[in-house]
Amino acid sequence: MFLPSSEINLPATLASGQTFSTQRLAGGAWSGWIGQEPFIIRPTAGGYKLTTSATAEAVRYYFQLDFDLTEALATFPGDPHLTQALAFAPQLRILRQDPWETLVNFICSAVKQIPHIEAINRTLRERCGAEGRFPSAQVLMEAGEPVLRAASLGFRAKYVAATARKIVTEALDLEAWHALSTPELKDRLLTFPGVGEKIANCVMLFAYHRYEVFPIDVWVERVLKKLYCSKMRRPTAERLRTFAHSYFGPYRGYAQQYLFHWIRTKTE
DNA sequence: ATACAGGCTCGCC
DNA sequence: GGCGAGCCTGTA
Repeated sequence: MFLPSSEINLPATLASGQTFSTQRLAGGAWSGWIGQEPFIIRPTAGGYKLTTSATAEAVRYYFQLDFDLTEALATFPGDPHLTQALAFAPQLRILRQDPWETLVNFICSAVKQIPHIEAINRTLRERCGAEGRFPSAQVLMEAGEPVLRAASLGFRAKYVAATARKIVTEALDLEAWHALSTPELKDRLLTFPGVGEKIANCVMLFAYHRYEVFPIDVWVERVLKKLYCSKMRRPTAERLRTFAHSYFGPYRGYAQQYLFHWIRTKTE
């Protein structure tokens, strides 16, 4: 399967802190997972060649190729910062990842750098998963907190263990949660231990494609404070959130992703 | 070395 | 509802 560069910016998409199971290989290639199916991507003329056991439909869904990105970006305010961020990584897309894996990844993200989160993801796949696949809630529940601690989760181990236990004992179906309204979905995600505002928003954006949520982490907070709200007297989290919601429009989650990637990666 | 990092929870005010 | 401390681990 061919993925044209004009449709999706794979390097930016895969390196923008939304997925932690993708690995950079030699020669500009990547390996990763679409749900339970592995993929390999190799650069070729005008884009990338994708090799996978996933169905074409699953590929389109995962890489969000059925989404009209141009139309979404047209709703953005035309300020210089966002314009720069868009030019920095054109065709950066928000993937549609597995809810359970995304939930675990972001519980593990608390006070962690991206390489650490990737290392944890890899360790869980190697030690608990079958053939490198990401382990289910059932498997991580049975593995328990000691195994998770041994995988360097630290204080996050008890959160992941408790979240897995809650999912199994209450027979929660994270796939079925796609049907929920965004406020209802958020309420349910917030019931998991270790999941607060930021992590719930990331899961909603990266697994449930709710583009109206606007996760504010320390990087985005810096962008807002320095570039957008420098005149605000007391820029509390609540005020920044209110500003972002009204200013960036209905696809503010996408604006967040472009700003995040730009501020973290640009060399000045 | 001692601090500190892409966050949450709890206790305190 | 706002604030600070503590939490594991890895890195500077």
